[in-house]
Amino acid sequence: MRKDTRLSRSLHVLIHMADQQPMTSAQIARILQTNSVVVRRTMAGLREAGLVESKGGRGGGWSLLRGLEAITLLEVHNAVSGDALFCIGWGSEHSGCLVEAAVNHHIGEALEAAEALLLERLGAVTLAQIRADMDSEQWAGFRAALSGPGAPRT
Amino acid sequence: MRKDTRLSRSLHVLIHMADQQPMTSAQIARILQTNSVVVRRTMAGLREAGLVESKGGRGGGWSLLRGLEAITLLEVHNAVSGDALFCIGWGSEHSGCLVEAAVNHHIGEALEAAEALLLERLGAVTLAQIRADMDSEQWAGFRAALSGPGAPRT
DNA sequence: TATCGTGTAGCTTTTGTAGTTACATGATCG
DNA sequence: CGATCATGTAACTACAAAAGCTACACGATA
Repeated sequence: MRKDTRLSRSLHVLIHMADQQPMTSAQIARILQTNSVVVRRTMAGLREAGLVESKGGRGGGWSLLRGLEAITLLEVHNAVSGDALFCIGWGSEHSGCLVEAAVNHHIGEALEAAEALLLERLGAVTLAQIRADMDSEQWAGFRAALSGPGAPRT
Repeated sequence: MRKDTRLSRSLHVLIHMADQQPMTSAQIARILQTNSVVVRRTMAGLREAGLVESKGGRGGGWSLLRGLEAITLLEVHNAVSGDALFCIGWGSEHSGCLVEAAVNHHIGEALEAAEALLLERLGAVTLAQIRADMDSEQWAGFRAALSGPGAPRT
C-alpha cells in the first residue's frame, strides 16, 4: 500500500522556509524533487490550517505565519494528512455476526491505543525541536559524511 | 487508501472454526461474504504460520491446529498482514538533505513507539478472550438486538 | 502590458488489496 | 476405476488514493 508522505514533505518544507521566505512552489518542488502542482495541493492544506500564507505575482510565494517553535508535528499532520492512519482496518460491521462484532471491538481497541500514542507523540514535538536536533552534535558525523565528495545539497 | 482487512477476517474465521471443523473455502467465503480464492489466499498465510492445515477431497477443508487460547492476535497479524502498518511514511532518505534526515528521524520515532504499542496489544489478546467476551454479559444487549425480526445470521 | 506566481480542472501513473475466471492436482467415496 | 469434491495457483480485472503532469485562468507587480 502506498504510503502518504505529505507529513514528511510538509515538515521538510516548513523548516526550510524558516530560512528563506517567501518560497515559490517551483523552488519547493525542486527541494522535494517533485512537481509544483503537487506542492500547491499540499501547501493548500497548510494554508487552510493557518500555518502559511500564499501570495501571487512577482516576489510572491509561500511564507510562514508562525515561528517553528509554535508548530507541532501534530498540527502539520492534521493539516495535510488524510484521516486514515493505519493500513489495517476492519470490515463492514453490518453483517450482524457476533463473532465479527467482538473481533472488531478488540482490533479497534488496540488501534485506538496506538493512534492515541502516535498523536500524543506528534503533538509533543515542535518544528523548532527538529531544527535544533539537526544542528546538534548528534548529527555531526552524519553531516560530515554528507559533505564528502559529490554529496548532493538541498 | 483502501484498508487491509485480512487480520479482521482471519480472526473471524478462526473463531468460527473452533465450532466447526473442517470448513471449506466456500463455507468461509459465505461467512465473509467474499470469494473462495480470496479465502484460500489468506488462509495460505495461516497455514504457513502453522495455525491451520488444509485437506483436499471429500470431507476436506481447513482445520485449526491449536486451541483458541493458544493463538494471539499478533500471530494472526504476522501470518496474514503485509508489513506496512501505517498509511503515513517518510521519503527516500537518500536526498542528502539534513533537514529531511532530521524530520524522518522524528517521524520514525513516533511511528515506532506507536507500532510497538500496537504489536504489544495484539500480542496480549488471544482468540479465546475474544470468544469469551462475545459470550459475556457485555454483549447481551447487542445479542438481543440481533435476534430481533429479520436479523441475519452468520 | 509583460511577466511571474498561485489556483485548479482533468488527466495518467502507480501500487496493493480484493474479486473473478479458469484450470490443474490430489483425495475420497461408491 | 472414475465421478466428485476440495485445494492450489495463474492470470486477469476492479478499485482506491496519492502522486505526477499539462493546460489554462486569475491576479499582482514591475
